[in-house]
Amino acid sequence: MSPPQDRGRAPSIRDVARLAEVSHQTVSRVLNDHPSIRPETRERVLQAMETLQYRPNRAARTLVTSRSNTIGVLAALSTTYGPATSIAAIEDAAREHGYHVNTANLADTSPAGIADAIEHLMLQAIEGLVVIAPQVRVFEVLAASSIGVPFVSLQSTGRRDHLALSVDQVTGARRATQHLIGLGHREIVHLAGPQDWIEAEARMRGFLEAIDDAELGLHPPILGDWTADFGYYAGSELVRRRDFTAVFAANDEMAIGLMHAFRDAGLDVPGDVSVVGFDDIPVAKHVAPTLTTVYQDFHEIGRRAVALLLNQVHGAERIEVEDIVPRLVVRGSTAPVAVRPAPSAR
Amino acid sequence: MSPPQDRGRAPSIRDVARLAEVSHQTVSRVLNDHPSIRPETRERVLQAMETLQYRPNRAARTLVTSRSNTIGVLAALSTTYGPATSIAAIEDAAREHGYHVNTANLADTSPAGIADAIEHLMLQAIEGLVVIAPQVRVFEVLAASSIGVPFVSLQSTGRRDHLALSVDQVTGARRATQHLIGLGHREIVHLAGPQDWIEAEARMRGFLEAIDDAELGLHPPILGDWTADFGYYAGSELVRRRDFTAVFAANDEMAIGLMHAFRDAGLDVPGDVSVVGFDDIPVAKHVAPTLTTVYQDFHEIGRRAVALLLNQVHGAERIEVEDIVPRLVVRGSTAPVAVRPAPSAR
DNA sequence: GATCCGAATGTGCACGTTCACATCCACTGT
DNA sequence: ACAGTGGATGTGAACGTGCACATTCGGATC
Repeated sequence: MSPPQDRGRAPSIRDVARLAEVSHQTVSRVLNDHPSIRPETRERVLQAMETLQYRPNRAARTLVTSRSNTIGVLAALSTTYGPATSIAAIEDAAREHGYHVNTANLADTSPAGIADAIEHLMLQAIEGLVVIAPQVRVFEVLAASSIGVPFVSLQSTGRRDHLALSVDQVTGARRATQHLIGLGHREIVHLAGPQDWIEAEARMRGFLEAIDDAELGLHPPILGDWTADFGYYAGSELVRRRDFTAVFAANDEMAIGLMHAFRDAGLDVPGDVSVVGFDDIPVAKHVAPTLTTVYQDFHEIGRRAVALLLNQVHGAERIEVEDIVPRLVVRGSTAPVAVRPAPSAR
Repeated sequence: MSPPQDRGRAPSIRDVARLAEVSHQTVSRVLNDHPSIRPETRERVLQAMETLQYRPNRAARTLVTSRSNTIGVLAALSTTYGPATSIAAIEDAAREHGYHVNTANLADTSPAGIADAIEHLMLQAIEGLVVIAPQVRVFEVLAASSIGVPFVSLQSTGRRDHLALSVDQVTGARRATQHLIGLGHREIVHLAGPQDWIEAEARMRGFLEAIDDAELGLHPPILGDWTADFGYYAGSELVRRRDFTAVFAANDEMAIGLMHAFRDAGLDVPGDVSVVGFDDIPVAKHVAPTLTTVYQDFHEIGRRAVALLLNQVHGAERIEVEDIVPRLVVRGSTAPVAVRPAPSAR
């Protein structure tokens, strides 16, 4: 009943062996599910482990096998819903596979900051890396520092030096834009993400393709920074021009800021202006008006990233990953274009 | 110019020693900034490291020093803004101190799920633990599994077996409620968080204290789950009663869902009902109406948690941490109570 | 000039685990 | 009866690092 006296040192495999009256190697075999071990021996060993409160020492195991059972996550903007959800999914999936996750945040996106984060992760002897900071720069730095472990990007980057999930952001963005076009909008502005983000670029491309297909005139996209505050700022600038009837924002936060600015300027959404977002964050369906957006399954993305990465780590043959296609969710922020000029029709 | 031929094994301290023509111990001393090493020797060693692209093997170091330089984070609801921000701050701060962070997500909050997550972290030989899952249960399981490393909670739990930051949620909630009372509201409902969350409990206590101080009648609080969807559901139920003029929601997401339900029911916020949230998530200032809420500095909370924990890990004397007091941010979702009955005054 | 001192460096072992190889034993086939 | 087989277990080395302890050496002290 009384806890075993600990002499300041955690019990090792040899302590267990002594108690179970076997060799340390037998204990190791029990730990690693070696096939040829007699059930009753195994039982005895397990018993001894229980008694001693034995926990395997990962450092020792890693040292000898040179497998750390750890994957790294390099994340930017991890405080926002999308990345945070994917990170959580990655952790869950990794845990299921017996892997640990080590996250490094990209506080600033300067090459030095990126290199620092990567260096930090490499010190940890990770076996693979998931990159949730899909900025072009990050991949350049990664390529330059030849980290020597496989890595996977959550978005297709076009590069050949790593694995990539293919979430078809282009199609998602195109559908969003086509939705607006289908409602009769012909003057559509795109509030894009930062230019060096792969996602931002893909969404803009989808937008441009749709505009092009419909042979509409192109309004120069506004380059934002993903934040609601920027959305508000961009909206304030836009209302001065009033030469558009719809805006496609590259994410929901910016869309929400945008709608705020329109509201402040006395513009009705969707009466005067339609707005579409991207991501479908949990509040999107509750804001006023409810936000038409493009749903992304961040959880599934995280899971697949881990599957892909571990597959590569274990040297298995390349598995095929089907595209994840985001889904348009139509809500209250979009409506057929009003007979113009309609601003006073409110 | 050509990369050094690697024989499939990473260079060790001994390889560096050979190249620099010193003993492996000298290399070790350079690595650990030992004082008595001749500058020119150090230079030679550093040179050799550079040439070989040497990286210290953390597993070996951990094995011999039994210090893993890793802290664990046990997080629930890590996809939402508050926890995600704190986690990011924890990572940044830990990195500054040369520590790695290992996160385990609490997918489900059953005792088994909790124990599983803790077990997973313990396998990693963490030196300390930050708990961002301030549910009573979690601390019970932690106490029961006697993990043997110090841990810190982001909220004061009242327990004595660990460190705790004291974010004064009670005061924050009280101020929010007093704000409503100051506006003349006398029938205030509290939409609370899950009962077993320490934060939820503290916020409810602040609410109750304020109600009590003002000698107002008490509406039974509604127990929610933090989500905007629940907020909407609760709001739909509430509009049937119409026996209140203000609601204090335990977080912003629920408040936003709540406002959605009120809007759908034709109730004006803040004309008919005032709403206050908690946390000040980034979209709070952009929703319609802009949300009065209580600001929490999640980043600072994360930083302090790491400072506190590492201080404890290194066995220093207990440092004093001053309270973090959340700040009320008044926006457009609260207004003086209307002369009742006012529902038709819209 | 013998002695002592501290700075600079080297030697061997220990950390806890797995791997390669060896050993023991019961059973099989001839 | 004997070699052969394979299951169950044991033995010793190795992984890469830091620690305790030894050694060397130049200069200060008397």
